[in-house]
Amino acid sequence: MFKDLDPILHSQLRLAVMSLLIGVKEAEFTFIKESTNSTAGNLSVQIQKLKDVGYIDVNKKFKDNYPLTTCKITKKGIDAFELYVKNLQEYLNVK
Amino acid sequence: MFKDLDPILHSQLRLAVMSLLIGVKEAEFTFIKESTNSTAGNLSVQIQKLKDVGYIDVNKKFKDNYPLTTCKITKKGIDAFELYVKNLQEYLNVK
DNA sequence: TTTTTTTGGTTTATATTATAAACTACTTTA
DNA sequence: TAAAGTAGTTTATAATATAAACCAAAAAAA
Repeated sequence: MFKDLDPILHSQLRLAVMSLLIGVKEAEFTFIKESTNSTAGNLSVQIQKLKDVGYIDVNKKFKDNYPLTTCKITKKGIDAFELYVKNLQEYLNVK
Repeated sequence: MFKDLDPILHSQLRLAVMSLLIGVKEAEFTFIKESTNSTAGNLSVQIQKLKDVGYIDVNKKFKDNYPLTTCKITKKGIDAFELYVKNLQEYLNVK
C-alpha cells in the first residue's frame, strides 16, 4: 500500500532544491540559498548529495572574479522527483 | 515561498500512520504494523512520538487475555496533517 | 507439567541524517 | 594594508530513524 519514499528526496531542503530546479534551466547557488532560506553550509552538503546520486549537475566557474556555482536537474533527477511525487500522493489523500 | 514542513509528520512511517488513521475511527497496533510494513520496535517509537505531540490518542487494554493497543487521530492531528499536506503541495507542483 | 513458541509489544544501542559553526580562499573597499 | 564582504566547503554535534535485544504473559507442544 505505502510505497517507499526515496530518502534522498524525502528531506525538506533537498526537495525544495529539486522543486526549484525542475522549473528552471539552471540556478545559482546563491539564488537557491535565498529561495530556500537555507544556510550555505547546509545547502552545500545537500547539493553534494543530490550530485552524488546523479539527480543534478553542478558547474563551478568564475564570474566577475568570484566563484559561481550553478545547478541543473538531470533526466534521472526529473524521473526520481516524479516518482517521489507519485508515491507520496498515496500518503496524502484525505479520504 | 517554501513553508517549513512539520518535522513530526515529515517522516515516512509517522506520515503513513497518520494517513491510515485519518481514514478510520481507530486502528490496532498490529493492523498499523502490517499496513505500513514496519517493525514493532520502530512503530512503537513513532507512535509514542505522535502521542507525545498530541496528534493521536493511544489506548491500551486487554482483549482475549492479550494486550491490545489502539490508536485514534485527534483534532490537533487532523489539523496538523492538513496543514502539512497544504504546505507540501508547494514543493510538489511541477510547473 | 515444564519447555518452547507465539503474541504484543517496549527499551536501547547504533547507524544515518541534518544542521550550525568554524574554516578556506579570494575580492573589494576604506 | 587592514577590515569587511562574497562564495562557498569542511567538520563537529545534535537530532532522527531503525534494528536488535529484550520483557511479560499466554498458548501450544512435548
